Amino acid sequence: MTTQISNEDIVQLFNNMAAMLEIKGDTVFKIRAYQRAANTIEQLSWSLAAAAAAGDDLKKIPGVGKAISDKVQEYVATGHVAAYDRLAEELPANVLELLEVPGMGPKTVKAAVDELGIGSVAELEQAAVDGRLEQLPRMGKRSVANILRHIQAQRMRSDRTPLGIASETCAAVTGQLFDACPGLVSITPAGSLRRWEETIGDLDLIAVSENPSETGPALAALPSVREVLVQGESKTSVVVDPGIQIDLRIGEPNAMGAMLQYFTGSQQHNIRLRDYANRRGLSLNEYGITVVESGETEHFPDEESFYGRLDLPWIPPELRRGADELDAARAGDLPNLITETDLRGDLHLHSDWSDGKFPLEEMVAAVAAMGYEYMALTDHSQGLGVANGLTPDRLARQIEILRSLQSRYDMTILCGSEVDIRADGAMDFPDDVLGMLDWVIASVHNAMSQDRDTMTRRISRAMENPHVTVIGHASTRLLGRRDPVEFDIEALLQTARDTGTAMEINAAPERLDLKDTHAARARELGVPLVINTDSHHVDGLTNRTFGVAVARRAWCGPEHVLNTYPANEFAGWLRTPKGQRTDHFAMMAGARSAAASRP
DNA sequence: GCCGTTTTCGGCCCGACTGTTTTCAGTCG
Repeated sequence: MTTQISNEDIVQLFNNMAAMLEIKGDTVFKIRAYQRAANTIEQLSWSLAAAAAAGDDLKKIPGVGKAISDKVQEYVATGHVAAYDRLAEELPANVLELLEVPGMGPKTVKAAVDELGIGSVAELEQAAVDGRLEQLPRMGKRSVANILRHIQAQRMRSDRTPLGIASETCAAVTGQLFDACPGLVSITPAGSLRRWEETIGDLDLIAVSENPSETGPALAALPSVREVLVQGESKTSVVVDPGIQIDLRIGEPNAMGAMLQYFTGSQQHNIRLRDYANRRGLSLNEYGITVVESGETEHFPDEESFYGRLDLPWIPPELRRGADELDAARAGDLPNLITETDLRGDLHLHSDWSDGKFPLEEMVAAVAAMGYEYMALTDHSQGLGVANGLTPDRLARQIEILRSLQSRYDMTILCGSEVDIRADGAMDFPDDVLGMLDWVIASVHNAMSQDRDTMTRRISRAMENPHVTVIGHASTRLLGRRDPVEFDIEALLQTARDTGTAMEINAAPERLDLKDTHAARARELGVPLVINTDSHHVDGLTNRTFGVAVARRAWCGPEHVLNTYPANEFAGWLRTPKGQRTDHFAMMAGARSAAASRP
């Protein structure tokens, strides 16, 4: 097997090389080249190691030239990169953790290593306490105190916050700021939250106010603020209670285009956009666009006019990742992304018959109130004891009740189940029970530590079951709490395609599973995606927005997502024998795209 | 180290804030 080296491994290798070169004081452009390559590789939907082993030309990847291509080849062939090993030998083993301490940049780390022999955060803390750190150039009492404080704060804070929690914090802080600031006109989230990254580093907020000078101090004075990091005229940074850093900027309403664009990022997107602008004699900053020759700065009220000045269409934030989006925008090839209102059904829902919080009838009524054309109720199967999974007898009773509810609704109610995939890949219900169901989600809920090959075979076997409609939350990850299971995603998605099995994008914000790159690969292979909320509570239904965001980050249009199709077309797919569903879906998607492109 | 609608060589994004300094280097995003 040549696919054992993951894209993540390669990303980490190049990011580490960039960090080590930074500490060594190498040219920033070489460092940036490694960072850019890592950023691009991180977003590939396919295995770089497999492509390298197959002899593909890696230099066709933007930002990958001969040197980086050679290093990937070397890594895949030998498991090592000599240039990396040489760098690692020259620096202390744990030097990279020093860069993680706020206030410790490459120059200070280098000085700490060279002058004081510091090689870890523990040694840094010791040097801060015993006064040696203060001896370094440009180090005073305040800097040392800040570093010490950050080391201690870092022990209690996780590095990145799951999207769902960041989203709640954003709403709470925004509400408190409106209460505290009478002059506040608007607060807009930017940064990774606006790009719907699965985890958020800092929360970036842009405020417009009739009384700008009150906004920063008001943020610093909120009761949930644990620490004030920066307080200047146009920028305030604080840490609020769950341990999330908030950066607040004050914007001018007539120049919000540049401000929003600048702080939405991503960093790599902005670097590339400014490079593109420079070639056209324009310089970008957070206030506007400056014509270099005349020195005149133009202002833009919104992002559409800002991108428009660069002869580009507005690029959705989810796509601003510094990969292909600029090229696609220039060529007029940006995708027509799916939106929330494209969804016509929710097909993964629990009631209090298993581990949901609401009775069947209330759950169905809540789904109908969303305006959906169809739904599937999918309580757990018997094997999941902790979730009060249904026995075949209880399932049969539930089906009777659901069928009797149907007459009250225009919405089609599908009788479904979320059935455990047992450790050996067998389904938790026998085929005759599965045969009673309209919609079968197959999910892994136990034996999650199986090795990669076993897990891949296990899920593949479930896909081969003719009754299984869709694989639920394939990786079983819980962001910040549980790592994904190991599997060969390429093999799984190919099996999905070959067996006519759909793949779920689970919209629960702690899951986001499939993740964006895997969803993108499913799209490329023509595997139908299904966006489900997996709601255990009526309030969960609005989580669909998170699932839609994953699909958007995967460059999906509505045609790639099964539950955007009208009820009759969706039912047509479901009636199609499983082995023919992939082809049938391709036909549906083709007709949809053709209709969409008709004038 | 990468790259090309002026370039295969000579460029490479941009500004706020802090703390240590007497004019700015370093960090951060």
